[in-house]
Amino acid sequence: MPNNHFKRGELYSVINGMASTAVARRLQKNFRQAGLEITIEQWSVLYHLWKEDCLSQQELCNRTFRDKPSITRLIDNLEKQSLVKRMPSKTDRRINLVCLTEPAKNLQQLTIDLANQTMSEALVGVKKEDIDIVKDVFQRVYDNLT
Amino acid sequence: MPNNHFKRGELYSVINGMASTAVARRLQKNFRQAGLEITIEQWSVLYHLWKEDCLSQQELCNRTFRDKPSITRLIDNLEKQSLVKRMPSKTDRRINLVCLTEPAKNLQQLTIDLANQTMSEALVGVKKEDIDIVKDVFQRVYDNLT
DNA sequence: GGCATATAGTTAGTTATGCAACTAAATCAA
DNA sequence: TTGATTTAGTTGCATAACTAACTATATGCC
Repeated sequence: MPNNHFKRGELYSVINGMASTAVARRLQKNFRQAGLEITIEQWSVLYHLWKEDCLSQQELCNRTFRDKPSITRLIDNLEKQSLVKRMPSKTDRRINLVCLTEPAKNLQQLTIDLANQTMSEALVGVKKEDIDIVKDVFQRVYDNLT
Repeated sequence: MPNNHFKRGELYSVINGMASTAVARRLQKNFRQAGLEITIEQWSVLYHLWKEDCLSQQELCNRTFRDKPSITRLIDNLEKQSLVKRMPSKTDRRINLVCLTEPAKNLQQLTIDLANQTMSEALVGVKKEDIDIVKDVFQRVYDNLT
Protein backbone atom coordinates (compact mmCIF):
# COMPACT_ATOMS: atom_id res chain seq x y z
CA MET A 1 0.00 0.00 0.00
CA PRO A 2 2.73 2.51 -0.79
CA ASN A 3 0.34 4.78 -2.61
CA ASN A 4 -1.89 5.28 0.34
CA HIS A 5 0.95 7.01 2.13
CA PHE A 6 1.26 9.93 -0.09
CA LYS A 7 -2.44 10.55 -0.37
CA ARG A 8 -2.69 10.83 3.40
CA GLY A 9 0.43 12.94 3.59
CA GLU A 10 -0.88 15.33 1.01
CA LEU A 11 -4.13 15.69 2.85
CA TYR A 12 -2.08 16.52 5.87
CA SER A 13 -0.34 19.27 3.92
CA VAL A 14 -3.68 20.59 2.79
CA ILE A 15 -5.09 20.69 6.27
CA ASN A 16 -1.98 22.06 7.83
CA GLY A 17 -0.72 24.86 5.76
CA MET A 18 -1.94 25.73 2.42
CA ALA A 19 -5.38 27.29 2.46
CA SER A 20 -5.35 28.52 6.03
CA THR A 21 -2.11 30.45 5.70
CA ALA A 22 -3.32 31.91 2.42
CA VAL A 23 -6.50 33.15 4.09
CA ALA A 24 -4.62 34.42 7.13
CA ARG A 25 -2.10 36.28 5.00
CA ARG A 26 -4.81 37.90 2.93
CA LEU A 27 -6.81 38.98 5.95
CA GLN A 28 -3.70 40.36 7.60
CA LYS A 29 -2.95 42.29 4.43
CA ASN A 30 -6.47 43.66 4.28
CA PHE A 31 -6.21 44.80 7.90
CA ARG A 32 -2.95 46.54 7.19
CA GLN A 33 -4.29 48.26 4.08
CA ALA A 34 -7.15 49.59 6.18
CA GLY A 35 -4.60 51.04 8.59
CA LEU A 36 -5.31 48.52 11.36
CA GLU A 37 -2.35 47.44 13.46
CA ILE A 38 -3.82 44.23 14.83
CA THR A 39 -2.79 40.71 13.91
CA ILE A 40 -5.31 38.09 12.90
CA GLU A 41 -4.56 36.19 16.10
CA GLN A 42 -5.40 39.26 18.15
CA TRP A 43 -8.49 39.75 16.00
CA SER A 44 -9.65 36.21 16.70
CA VAL A 45 -9.60 36.99 20.43
CA LEU A 46 -11.50 40.25 19.93
CA TYR A 47 -13.98 38.37 17.75
CA HIS A 48 -15.01 36.13 20.64
CA LEU A 49 -15.17 39.08 23.02
CA TRP A 50 -17.51 40.91 20.65
CA LYS A 51 -19.81 37.94 20.84
CA GLU A 52 -19.53 37.85 24.63
CA ASP A 53 -17.52 40.38 26.60
CA CYS A 54 -15.50 39.76 29.76
CA LEU A 55 -14.56 36.11 29.31
CA SER A 56 -11.92 34.44 31.44
CA GLN A 57 -8.61 33.61 29.82
CA GLN A 58 -9.43 29.91 30.16
CA GLU A 59 -12.70 30.44 28.32
CA LEU A 60 -10.83 32.26 25.56
CA CYS A 61 -8.48 29.27 25.34
CA ASN A 62 -11.44 26.99 24.76
CA ARG A 63 -13.12 29.21 22.19
CA THR A 64 -10.02 30.06 20.17
CA PHE A 65 -8.45 26.58 20.38
CA ARG A 66 -5.26 28.01 21.88
CA ASP A 67 -3.31 26.99 24.96
CA LYS A 68 -2.98 29.10 28.06
CA PRO A 69 0.44 30.64 27.43
CA SER A 70 -0.66 31.73 23.96
CA ILE A 71 -3.68 33.49 25.39
CA THR A 72 -1.63 35.06 28.17
CA ARG A 73 0.65 36.64 25.60
CA LEU A 74 -2.09 37.64 23.19
CA ILE A 75 -3.84 39.41 26.05
CA ASP A 76 -0.53 41.02 27.05
CA ASN A 77 -0.20 42.48 23.57
CA LEU A 78 -3.85 43.49 23.34
CA GLU A 79 -3.52 45.22 26.69
CA LYS A 80 -0.42 47.09 25.50
CA GLN A 81 -2.53 48.39 22.62
CA SER A 82 -5.30 49.31 25.08
CA LEU A 83 -7.82 47.09 23.30
CA VAL A 84 -8.66 44.92 26.31
CA LYS A 85 -8.29 45.15 30.06
CA ARG A 86 -7.79 42.38 32.60
CA MET A 87 -10.36 42.70 35.43
CA PRO A 88 -10.09 40.45 38.50
CA SER A 89 -13.17 38.32 38.99
CA LYS A 90 -15.15 39.23 42.09
CA THR A 91 -16.10 35.64 42.83
CA ASP A 92 -12.87 33.75 42.09
CA ARG A 93 -9.58 35.45 42.66
CA ARG A 94 -7.73 33.10 40.32
CA ILE A 95 -9.65 34.43 37.34
CA ASN A 96 -8.93 37.39 35.08
CA LEU A 97 -11.91 38.58 33.11
CA VAL A 98 -10.79 39.99 29.80
CA CYS A 99 -12.96 42.96 28.85
CA LEU A 100 -13.09 45.14 25.75
CA THR A 101 -12.21 48.82 25.86
CA GLU A 102 -14.11 51.45 23.91
CA PRO A 103 -11.52 51.61 21.08
CA ALA A 104 -11.85 47.84 20.63
CA LYS A 105 -15.61 48.06 20.44
CA ASN A 106 -15.25 50.53 17.59
CA LEU A 107 -13.15 48.08 15.60
CA GLN A 108 -15.85 45.44 15.43
CA GLN A 109 -17.80 46.50 12.38
CA LEU A 110 -14.82 47.39 10.20
CA THR A 111 -12.79 44.28 10.93
CA ILE A 112 -15.72 41.92 10.57
CA ASP A 113 -16.53 43.53 7.24
CA LEU A 114 -12.93 42.99 6.17
CA ALA A 115 -13.07 39.37 7.33
CA ASN A 116 -16.27 38.78 5.40
CA GLN A 117 -14.82 40.37 2.32
CA THR A 118 -11.71 38.20 2.64
CA MET A 119 -13.74 35.04 3.08
CA SER A 120 -15.86 35.98 0.07
CA GLU A 121 -12.74 36.36 -2.06
CA ALA A 122 -11.44 33.06 -0.74
CA LEU A 123 -14.66 31.19 -1.37
CA VAL A 124 -15.37 32.29 -4.93
CA GLY A 125 -16.58 29.25 -6.82
CA VAL A 126 -17.08 27.13 -3.73
CA LYS A 127 -20.54 25.69 -3.24
CA LYS A 128 -22.38 26.37 0.00
CA GLU A 129 -22.96 22.67 0.62
CA ASP A 130 -19.25 22.04 0.31
CA ILE A 131 -18.53 24.73 2.88
CA ASP A 132 -20.85 22.96 5.27
CA ILE A 133 -19.05 19.69 4.61
CA VAL A 134 -15.70 21.31 5.35
CA LYS A 135 -17.06 22.64 8.63
CA ASP A 136 -18.38 19.22 9.57
CA VAL A 137 -15.16 17.45 8.68
CA PHE A 138 -13.09 19.90 10.70
CA GLN A 139 -15.38 19.61 13.67
CA ARG A 140 -15.10 15.84 13.46
CA VAL A 141 -11.31 15.97 13.18
CA TYR A 142 -11.13 18.27 16.15
CA ASP A 143 -13.39 16.05 18.23
CA ASN A 144 -11.45 12.94 17.23
CA LEU A 145 -8.20 14.40 18.52
CA THR A 146 -9.23 16.18 21.69
CA MET B 1 -27.41 40.90 7.22
CA PRO B 2 -25.81 40.82 10.65
CA ASN B 3 -26.13 37.08 10.89
CA ASN B 4 -24.04 36.45 7.87
CA HIS B 5 -21.11 37.97 9.69
CA PHE B 6 -20.78 35.39 12.31
CA LYS B 7 -21.23 32.47 9.98
CA ARG B 8 -18.33 33.67 7.87
CA GLY B 9 -16.29 34.45 10.92
CA GLU B 10 -16.81 31.02 12.29
CA LEU B 11 -15.80 29.41 9.06
CA TYR B 12 -12.69 31.50 9.22
CA SER B 13 -11.98 30.14 12.68
CA VAL B 14 -12.47 26.64 11.42
CA ILE B 15 -10.11 27.09 8.53
CA ASN B 16 -7.55 28.94 10.53
CA GLY B 17 -7.02 27.17 13.74
CA MET B 18 -9.06 24.45 15.07
CA ALA B 19 -8.59 21.23 13.16
CA SER B 20 -5.16 21.94 11.73
CA THR B 21 -3.55 22.75 15.07
CA ALA B 22 -5.18 19.70 16.61
CA VAL B 23 -3.71 17.49 13.88
CA ALA B 24 -0.33 19.19 14.12
CA ARG B 25 -0.19 18.82 17.88
CA ARG B 26 -1.12 15.15 17.70
CA LEU B 27 1.44 14.41 15.03
CA GLN B 28 4.11 16.26 16.98
CA LYS B 29 3.20 14.25 20.05
CA ASN B 30 3.39 11.01 18.10
CA PHE B 31 6.82 11.97 16.78
CA ARG B 32 8.01 12.72 20.29
CA GLN B 33 6.66 9.48 21.68
CA ALA B 34 8.57 7.62 19.00
CA GLY B 35 11.73 9.39 20.14
CA LEU B 36 11.94 11.67 17.10
CA GLU B 37 13.25 15.17 17.70
CA ILE B 38 11.88 16.80 14.57
CA THR B 39 9.05 19.31 14.37
CA ILE B 40 6.17 18.85 11.97
CA GLU B 41 7.36 21.88 10.03
CA GLN B 42 10.75 20.24 9.56
CA TRP B 43 8.98 17.01 8.65
CA SER B 44 6.95 18.76 5.98
CA VAL B 45 10.19 19.86 4.32
CA LEU B 46 11.67 16.36 4.52
CA TYR B 47 8.42 15.00 3.10
CA HIS B 48 8.88 16.96 -0.12
CA LEU B 49 12.54 15.99 -0.33
CA TRP B 50 11.62 12.31 -0.03
CA LYS B 51 9.40 12.76 -3.04
CA GLU B 52 12.17 14.59 -4.91
CA ASP B 53 15.61 15.13 -3.46
CA CYS B 54 17.86 18.17 -3.92
CA LEU B 55 15.28 20.89 -4.47
CA SER B 56 16.17 24.56 -4.34
CA GLN B 57 14.99 26.57 -1.38
CA GLN B 58 12.64 28.49 -3.66
CA GLU B 59 11.10 25.25 -4.87
CA LEU B 60 10.61 24.19 -1.25
CA CYS B 61 8.87 27.51 -0.64
CA ASN B 62 6.42 26.76 -3.43
CA ARG B 63 5.75 23.20 -2.38
CA THR B 64 5.35 23.84 1.34
CA PHE B 65 3.46 27.14 0.97
CA ARG B 66 6.03 28.94 3.09
CA ASP B 67 7.94 32.16 2.44
CA LYS B 68 11.66 32.36 1.90
CA PRO B 69 12.80 33.40 5.38
CA SER B 70 10.79 30.54 6.88
CA ILE B 71 12.49 28.04 4.61
CA THR B 72 15.91 29.56 5.29
CA ARG B 73 15.47 28.93 9.00
CA LEU B 74 13.89 25.53 8.64
CA ILE B 75 16.86 24.49 6.52
CA ASP B 76 19.22 26.06 9.09
CA ASN B 77 17.69 23.90 11.80
CA LEU B 78 17.58 20.77 9.65
CA GLU B 79 21.23 21.32 8.79
CA LYS B 80 22.11 21.68 12.49
CA GLN B 81 20.53 18.27 13.03
CA SER B 82 22.46 16.90 10.03
CA LEU B 83 19.28 15.91 8.23
CA VAL B 84 19.90 17.97 5.09
CA LYS B 85 22.84 19.65 3.45
CA ARG B 86 22.96 22.79 1.30
CA MET B 87 24.79 22.10 -1.97
CA PRO B 88 25.60 24.95 -4.35
CA SER B 89 24.04 24.48 -7.75
CA LYS B 90 26.58 23.92 -10.52
CA THR B 91 24.58 25.87 -13.08
CA ASP B 92 23.33 28.85 -11.04
CA ARG B 93 25.42 30.16 -8.23
CA ARG B 94 22.46 31.88 -6.58
CA ILE B 95 20.83 28.54 -5.86
CA ASN B 96 21.25 26.20 -2.89
CA LEU B 97 20.11 22.69 -3.56
CA VAL B 98 18.82 21.13 -0.37
CA CYS B 99 19.72 17.44 -0.25
CA LEU B 100 18.87 14.69 2.21
CA THR B 101 21.54 13.00 4.30
CA GLU B 102 21.54 9.27 5.03
CA PRO B 103 20.02 9.68 8.52
CA ALA B 104 17.16 11.66 7.00
CA LYS B 105 16.53 8.97 4.41
CA ASN B 106 16.14 6.47 7.22
CA LEU B 107 13.42 8.55 8.83
CA GLN B 108 11.09 8.36 5.86
CA GLN B 109 9.23 5.15 6.52
CA LEU B 110 8.75 5.65 10.25
CA THR B 111 7.57 9.23 10.06
CA ILE B 112 5.24 8.64 7.16
CA ASP B 113 3.74 5.71 9.04
CA LEU B 114 3.23 7.97 12.04
CA ALA B 115 1.65 10.62 9.83
CA ASN B 116 -0.69 8.07 8.28
CA GLN B 117 -1.64 6.76 11.67
CA THR B 118 -2.30 10.29 12.92
CA MET B 119 -4.43 11.13 9.89
CA SER B 120 -6.36 7.91 10.37
CA GLU B 121 -7.12 8.82 13.97
CA ALA B 122 -8.12 12.30 12.86
CA LEU B 123 -10.40 11.08 10.09
CA VAL B 124 -12.36 8.43 11.97
CA GLY B 125 -15.95 8.73 10.89
CA VAL B 126 -15.21 10.99 7.93
CA LYS B 127 -16.39 9.78 4.53
CA LYS B 128 -13.91 9.48 1.72
CA GLU B 129 -16.00 11.68 -0.58
CA ASP B 130 -16.02 14.39 2.06
CA ILE B 131 -12.24 14.25 2.29
CA ASP B 132 -12.07 14.81 -1.43
CA ILE B 133 -14.41 17.77 -1.10
CA VAL B 134 -12.21 19.28 1.61
CA LYS B 135 -9.17 18.91 -0.63
CA ASP B 136 -11.00 20.55 -3.53
CA VAL B 137 -12.26 23.44 -1.42
CA PHE B 138 -8.81 24.12 -0.01
CA GLN B 139 -7.23 24.02 -3.42
CA ARG B 140 -9.84 26.45 -4.66
CA VAL B 141 -9.32 28.77 -1.70
CA TYR B 142 -5.60 28.68 -2.24
CA ASP B 143 -5.95 29.42 -5.95
CA ASN B 144 -8.41 32.25 -5.27
CA LEU B 145 -5.95 34.02 -3.01
CA THR B 146 -2.61 33.57 -4.77
C1' DG C 1 29.98 45.70 -22.79
C1' DG C 2 26.98 48.00 -19.44
C1' DC C 3 23.01 49.09 -16.91
C1' DA C 4 18.25 48.03 -15.26
C1' DT C 5 15.58 44.47 -13.58
C1' DA C 6 14.44 40.05 -11.76
C1' DT C 7 15.51 36.08 -8.89
C1' DA C 8 17.70 33.27 -4.85
C1' DG C 9 18.77 33.53 -0.50
C1' DT C 10 19.90 35.85 4.23
C1' DT C 11 19.24 38.89 8.25
C1' DA C 12 16.72 41.68 11.72
C1' DG C 13 12.70 42.65 14.37
C1' DT C 14 8.13 41.49 16.14
C1' DT C 15 4.53 38.23 17.12
C1' DA C 16 2.86 33.68 17.94
C1' DT C 17 3.09 28.71 19.30
C1' DG C 18 4.17 24.47 22.11
C1' DC C 19 5.94 22.50 26.20
C1' DA C 20 7.46 22.31 30.91
C1' DA C 21 7.80 24.24 35.20
C1' DC C 22 6.06 27.40 38.21
C1' DT C 23 2.71 30.42 41.69
C1' DA C 24 -1.62 31.33 43.70
C1' DA C 25 -6.22 30.38 44.73
C1' DA C 26 -10.09 27.11 45.18
C1' DT C 27 -11.97 22.59 46.24
C1' DC C 28 -12.38 18.22 48.32
C1' DA C 29 -11.59 14.81 51.80
C1' DA C 30 -10.11 12.96 56.10
C1' DT D 1 -9.02 22.49 59.90
C1' DT D 2 -5.43 20.66 57.62
C1' DG D 3 -3.40 18.67 53.60
C1' DA D 4 -3.79 16.82 48.80
C1' DT D 5 -5.54 17.83 44.41
C1' DT D 6 -7.38 20.68 40.84
C1' DT D 7 -7.79 24.95 38.29
C1' DA D 8 -6.29 29.74 36.47
C1' DG D 9 -2.77 32.11 35.01
C1' DT D 10 2.43 33.32 34.19
C1' DT D 11 7.26 32.65 32.82
C1' DG D 12 11.28 30.61 30.32
C1' DC D 13 12.97 28.37 26.39
C1' DA D 14 12.99 26.80 21.58
C1' DT D 15 10.88 26.92 17.03
C1' DA D 16 8.33 29.13 13.53
C1' DA D 17 5.76 32.84 11.08
C1' DC D 18 5.49 37.53 8.38
C1' DT D 19 7.49 41.88 6.79
C1' DA D 20 11.01 44.70 5.22
C1' DA D 21 15.49 45.51 3.96
C1' DC D 22 19.53 43.59 2.40
C1' DT D 23 23.48 40.92 -0.76
C1' DA D 24 24.72 38.36 -4.68
C1' DT D 25 23.98 36.38 -9.03
C1' DA D 26 21.57 36.05 -13.47
C1' DT D 27 19.07 37.94 -17.36
C1' DG D 28 17.56 41.08 -20.82
C1' DC D 29 17.80 45.14 -23.42
C1' DC D 30 20.34 49.02 -25.55
